[in-house]
Amino acid sequence: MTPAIRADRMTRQRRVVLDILAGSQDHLDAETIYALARARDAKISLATVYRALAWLKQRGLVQEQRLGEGHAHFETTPSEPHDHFTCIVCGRVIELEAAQVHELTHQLCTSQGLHVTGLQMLVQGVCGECREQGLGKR
Amino acid sequence: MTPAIRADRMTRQRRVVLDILAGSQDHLDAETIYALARARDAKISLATVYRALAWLKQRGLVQEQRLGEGHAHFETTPSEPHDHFTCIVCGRVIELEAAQVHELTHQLCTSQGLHVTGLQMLVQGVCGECREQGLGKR
DNA sequence: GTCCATGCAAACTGTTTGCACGCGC
DNA sequence: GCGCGTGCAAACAGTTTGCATGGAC
Repeated sequence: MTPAIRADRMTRQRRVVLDILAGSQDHLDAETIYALARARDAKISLATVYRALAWLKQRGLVQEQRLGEGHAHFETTPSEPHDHFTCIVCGRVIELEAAQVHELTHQLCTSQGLHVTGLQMLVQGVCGECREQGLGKR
Repeated sequence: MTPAIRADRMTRQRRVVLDILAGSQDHLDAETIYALARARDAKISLATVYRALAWLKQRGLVQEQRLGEGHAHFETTPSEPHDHFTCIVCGRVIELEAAQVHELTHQLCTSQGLHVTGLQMLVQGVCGECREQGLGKR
């Protein structure tokens, strides 16, 4: 007995997806990851990218973000938790130091008997650069 | 001249959608709103529901929420801003008093030259009831 | 040979759009 | 009659799934 639970494999495709995410500070969407992955492995399929992302996510290696759009973005799990500010003019995503906010929210939830497992803050607005260019005043 | 900007109309369909949202404390998705709307107006179409939601949203009467799922939820614009806690066991959505957290985030962003126009916190976890039932320990 | 992962294409979900009709002013 | 709003169906984007093939042990 003890058939030994066979650990799932870190295959080439999965590694490519992880590498791409690890090597980018951006928050990539599946389509972009797919395009970058094809540059390294012309035969990889979009379905595999999605399956790899799900697998990596399940193992805690990457995180999925919903930045208010219709599709998801992904990033490698950060050591420091952070939140995201999305500029509604240029689309840039800026990371926010989140410890304080998360701490406060945790307290709030715990005091109501809620056990928090995940936390995501989504801020939209106009970034400094776009404000300077007056684009934010349209 | 001064052709007088003709105000768009609050039509029957738009009112039905708004009424449904105003009469529910839940966070309804488009499909549910559509189902409820058909009960009052059998001929209303899903496209109209979406268009009505977009119109109401643009006028600030309703707000769209992304609760981490692939689809959107809607609620009438609350007088007090709040955030949402989604129980990953029973799916219930609990509203969180958000003023403090929003205040803190505003400060954080402003100090970085970011102009905030929208803010949404998304918390996932296990609610008190589900924890009591031990379902959260699975 | 046995699994698990992959590629492909088709299915599916949520949402948007084009177009002709129709109602209110 | 004009213009905006509607209904319908088709298009669309993002994501998931079924199935046969292929690779690692």
